[in-house]
Amino acid sequence: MDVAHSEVFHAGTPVACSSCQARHGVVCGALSDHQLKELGRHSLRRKVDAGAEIIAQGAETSFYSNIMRGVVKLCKVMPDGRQQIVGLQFAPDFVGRPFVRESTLSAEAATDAEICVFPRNLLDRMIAETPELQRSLHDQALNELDAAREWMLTLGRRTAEEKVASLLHLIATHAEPQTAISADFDLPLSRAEIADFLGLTIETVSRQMTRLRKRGVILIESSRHIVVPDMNELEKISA
Amino acid sequence: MDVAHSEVFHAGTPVACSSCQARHGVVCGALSDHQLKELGRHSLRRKVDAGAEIIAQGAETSFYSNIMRGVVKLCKVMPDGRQQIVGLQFAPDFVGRPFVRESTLSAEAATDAEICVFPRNLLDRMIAETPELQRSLHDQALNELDAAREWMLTLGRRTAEEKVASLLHLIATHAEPQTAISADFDLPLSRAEIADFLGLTIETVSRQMTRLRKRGVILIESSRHIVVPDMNELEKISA
DNA sequence: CGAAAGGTTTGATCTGGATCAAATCGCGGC
DNA sequence: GCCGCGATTTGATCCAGATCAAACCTTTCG
Repeated sequence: MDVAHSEVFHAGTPVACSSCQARHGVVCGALSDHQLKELGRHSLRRKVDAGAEIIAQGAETSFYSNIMRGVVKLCKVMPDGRQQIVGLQFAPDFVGRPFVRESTLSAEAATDAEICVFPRNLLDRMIAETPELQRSLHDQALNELDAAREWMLTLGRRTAEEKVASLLHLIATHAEPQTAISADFDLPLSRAEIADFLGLTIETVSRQMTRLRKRGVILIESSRHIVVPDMNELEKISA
Repeated sequence: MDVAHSEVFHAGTPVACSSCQARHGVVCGALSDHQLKELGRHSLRRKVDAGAEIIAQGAETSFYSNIMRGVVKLCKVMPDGRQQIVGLQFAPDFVGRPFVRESTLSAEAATDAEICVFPRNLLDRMIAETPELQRSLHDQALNELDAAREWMLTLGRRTAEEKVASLLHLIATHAEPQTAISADFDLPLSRAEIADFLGLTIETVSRQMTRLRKRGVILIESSRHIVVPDMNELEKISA
């Protein structure tokens, strides 16, 4: 049993599905009442601090989870320490890799987060028994694949300025409270994490952010809080 | 009806599944005899020349296909013409994007290829009716997602030399005839396509290839034919 | 409050890969 | 066999983003 797993089953609280954020999410939205009850009996809600690892790269995964609150980053690290963030997940996404025992990436809480953890074996059985659940997870996988490929275009072909604008656009789009044209949100990532998502250095990220600020495209209320007066402008810059 | 679609149904030949390369592939391997027969009745085998488009970016997709022979590249292009290859697919992979009407990328034959084309509606129905098929496509989607994320690491964090070595390793690994340590294969991509896969320019690709040749890591028998005497060496360089 | 420690910004300089330019190769057509 | 044309290689130069270095904020904690 890996460390994270044992932590989970000491730190969790019992699950109440009825008022849950993820009740109609990818996993739970596809289950019958009976299945939901069974899954609930074996699930625990758990708080994870920003920076805490949920799944370690290379580790065997004995559980899956749903994100209830917060942002989770998916990372790959090379033996020499170079690092790339390969995805961000938001509530109520499902976190895990069905059909494969060993994770090829790590999942870490980017912000303080809450997750609902359940045993891998149980969900695997439910996937096999429930076409609707398989379909729902298949759908999430395909959406993540589209997002990954879109990001490959960003990594391979966009300039530093376009990359930073793309990231701000991505996050603004996933942060809830926004009007049609303006947005106002907290960055779930530090400058170092942004650099690791964009394939840049922190210095370049910082410089591009101040350039966008000086041009009036964004306001930096604090290093973690951004206001975008005109999302169309931002989108135009991200090309 | 889009152009590619109408072409398909004029250029194809009837399908004989029994001797098919993809009989046990992602789609057909998951079907009952009866379903296979039905799918076969509505499928056509089609030859596509290198460079021909199978699905256009932004187009509505009215069909899916299986790759029987050859290599297919998945591309994204930006309005200003910048281009990124976001995936390579080999026989007997499935090509298509279930659950979504409009393709966010284009699929083009990288080499002369043969594909087996079938109507979208029919396969969508079979997916809904056949958990085993859903599972099989889900599995392919997750494998493609893993590959996409691995490539994000390459695009974001590897040097030009490591990128080229990674590409050669990827292709060598998917080309069949190889001993344990050496490999000998045709490149399915031009220098320009390699550049678009790696987020580099053709000049840089060319220079890195000659560097690898001068170091004895590869032999360039012709611009499209490569020999790798020691795959471990190549893998080490790709980091 | 003041000191220590991260995280972030800003500045100066360097460099890997891009860009611009020109051979050279390879191949199909005549 | 020779010509023409696209693909590839090679060379010279440039520049976007990396690296090295040094402030400058925040937050925390004694």
